[in-house]
Parts: sequence; structure tokens; C-alpha cells
Amino acid sequence: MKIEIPKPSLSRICMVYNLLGELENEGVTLISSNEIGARLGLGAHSIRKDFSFLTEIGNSGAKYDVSNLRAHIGRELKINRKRKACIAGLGRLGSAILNYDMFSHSGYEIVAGFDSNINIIETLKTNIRLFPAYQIPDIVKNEGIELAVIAVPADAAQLTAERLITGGIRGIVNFSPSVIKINSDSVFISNIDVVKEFQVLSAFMGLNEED
Amino acid sequence: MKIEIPKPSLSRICMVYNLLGELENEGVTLISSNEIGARLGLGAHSIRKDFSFLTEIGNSGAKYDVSNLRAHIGRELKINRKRKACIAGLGRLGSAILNYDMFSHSGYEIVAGFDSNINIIETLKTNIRLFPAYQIPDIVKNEGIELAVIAVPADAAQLTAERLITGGIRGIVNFSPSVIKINSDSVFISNIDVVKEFQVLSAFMGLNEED
DNA sequence: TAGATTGTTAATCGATTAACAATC
DNA sequence: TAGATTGTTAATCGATTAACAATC
Repeated sequence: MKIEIPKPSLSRICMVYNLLGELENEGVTLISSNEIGARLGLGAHSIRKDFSFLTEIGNSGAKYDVSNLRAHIGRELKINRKRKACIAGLGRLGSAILNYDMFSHSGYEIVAGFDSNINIIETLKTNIRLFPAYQIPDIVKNEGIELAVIAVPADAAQLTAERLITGGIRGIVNFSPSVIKINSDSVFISNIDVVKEFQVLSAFMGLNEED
Repeated sequence: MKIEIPKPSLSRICMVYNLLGELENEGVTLISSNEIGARLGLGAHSIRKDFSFLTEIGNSGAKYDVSNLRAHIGRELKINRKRKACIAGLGRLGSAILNYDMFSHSGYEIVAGFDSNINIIETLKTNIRLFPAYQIPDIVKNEGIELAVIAVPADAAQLTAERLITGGIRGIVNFSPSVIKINSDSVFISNIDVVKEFQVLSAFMGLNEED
């Protein structure tokens, strides 16, 4: 089986999935595409269209059952699957993410941190096990780590990615501003560059400015 | 004047702008759309098409002059413009971004940090001035701060955004997982959700898995 | 049943890729 | 000049929006 779902749809469906979790906690049991859209700032069209990429949701004509829908999405997209993750690069940003509270309820468990600087590994206070960078391939393989965050300086990003891939990593969130080149097309990379976000915002602002 | 440039193009042009900066430092003076594309993992088509949204670059038929091109993009998109920024929410992630090295060379100066917890404000070690969250509107207005990072818990994101907008903020990078609703269409928001990135990667991985 | 809501097909819109004449 | 490269127009592709019959 090889389902194809557009990336934007996938991203929105994840938002819906998280929203449904909140709704469950609030005790809401039924919800319409309209209400989902309103809560997420999207059109009801969009929500229903996205759902159409999933197999049989079940109840045409009636509102969605919050718990069923959430379970269905989780199963279909395997978002509910627990996966192990690691952080490569333990500078300010990396060490913040290492202990990031948001992961605790997320199903993703951060089981290792890596840095090329032995000093950092020895002094950083955390419960998570830390290793020197050259051990990335071994640890990733042995621990069965599937996801990684790269938070190393730009000039170390490529090497770090290669080590992760050697270890068998399957998904990477790259916080470094450099472009990572891979040949494997079974490794997924998503890039986050805070400075670039500022630049893009600044450009939008600039287009509305006069002088 | 009201130039319209698609968001994806804008994002790529920022990447080019940053690349040109590196090339300048390396002493490269001329570069083709082909080489730019190769360095950024994009097609040469794409680069040239993106440039076509800018006004007159000048030299049809000949390679681009690195310095000129960079200056041109900077001027046109006002990316070179210095702007003040602030961080709202000084937990792990917020305080990491507060002192994030990448900003030092970026033209964006972080001039203030905010948190609703007075303890944090008093104990955090930094050269940047810190204030309680209720002062956001005043400080943003008085300091002329244009950009902000929101790194508060989900349930405080909306209030924080409103305070920033009251102060006259013009661009927001939202690291909280909640959707921010605004009516002003002159405030630009870009959302970054690390956990969601993991979910999306996980979903892509899931679509390629069997069981 | 009547009103509301879904799921999907069709229509619009926008972005990417390709092609090529104009320029150096 | 000849080869390389740009800038832009046209063609393809994909995603969003709208519409509506089928369902509850």
C-alpha cells in the first residue's frame, strides 16, 4: 500500500489531530468540519478535503465523533506510534529542545543527546544520556532512534546528518541554516531557520513600507 | 507601490541572499543561476523565476555579480534593514532564543525579553533587558520593536500576541502550538511547532511502513 | 421528514517546470 | 563570433475553493 497525501494536507491533519486531543479533554464528543475549521483558522472545505485522503472515516451526513476521528487519524497516519528521538548539538538551542516540555506528552521520547564538545557532555545537567558526536551512528542504530533534531553550527550540519543517516535515522528536523544534501529518499528532512523566518517577515513588512 | 511576491519565492530569495553573503566572504565575485540552484538544492529555473519578481537586476546574458545581486535583493526586499526584536516567554526555548548566536550577524537586534513570572526575570542571566509580560505594549511601542518571538505556553499565546499587537508589533514568529487569531492584516505571523514537525515526519514515515 | 452535514467531483487559482528568444 | 546565460512567456502540475448529490 502506498498512500499519497500532499504535505500541506498532512500538516493540517496533524493540527486537527492535536485539536481533537484537546477536545477530548474538554469532554466534547461531536464536532463538525465547520467548527474544526473555525478553531484552526481554516475553511471547512479544506478540512473535509484533507480527510478525503484518508480511508473511510465512516459517518457521512453526521458530525464527527471526536474520539473515533482522532483514533482513526492516529492509526491511519501512524502519528500515535511512539518513536525514539535524539538531539545532535547541545548549544543553547539544542539543550533547550533536549528538555523541551512539549515532548513529554507527544509520543516522541528523546533518548540521547550528542555534541562534539566533551566539556558540554560532562557538564550539562539532564537525565538524558549524552554522547560524543562520533558515536551517533552506533547509538542511533543500537537504540533504534528514528527521529533527530540537528542543532549544530552550520558548518557541522552536513556531517551530522550523514552520521545520523548512517545510523539509520528516518526523519530529521534541521535547525541549522545550512542546506543538507542527502541521496536517500527514504529520509525526510524538515528545515527550520529562525533567522530566515525573521527575514521573510521583514520582507513582507518591507513590501508594505514606503521609503 | 505594491509588489506582490509569492511566499515560497520570498523564502527562497532569502536563502539566496544568505548564500550570497557567504560567497562574498569566500571571495566569489560571479555566480550563475545554475550554481546558486545547486548550492541550495533548487532548480536554476526556480532561481531565475524568483528573481523575475524583483525589479531589473540588470545583466541579462552574463553571470550575476555576487555583491551587486546581494545589495539589490537587500534593498528591494528591505532585508538589509535593521529591526528591533523581542522574545515573549523565557522558558527553556525562549531564553535559548534570547541569546541565540545566529542573531548577532543578522541585522535583527533583540532588545527585550518578557515573562509573566517575575522570578524568571530576576534570576535569568543575560545582558538583554527583561520585563514583566504586562509591560509588553508599552515597551514594544517605546522601543520601536517590530519583530517578536512568542515562546509562551499554548494557553498564553493569544493574550501575548494581542499585547504585542497593541504595542504595534509588525511580525511574529510563534513557537507555541496554538493558533493565533488576529484581525489586523498588517501583522504577519509565521508558525513553528517542533512537535508538529515530528508528527509530520512521522506521518511521512508511517505512509512508507507496512504493518 | 426537514435541516444539517458529509464526501467527492468539478472549477479556480497559484506555483513550478520547461522552453526559448534576447543578451552578453 | 560562438557558447553560455539570462529573463520571461507558455505549459504543466498541484493545491485550494466551491458546489452539490448522498447521507444521517
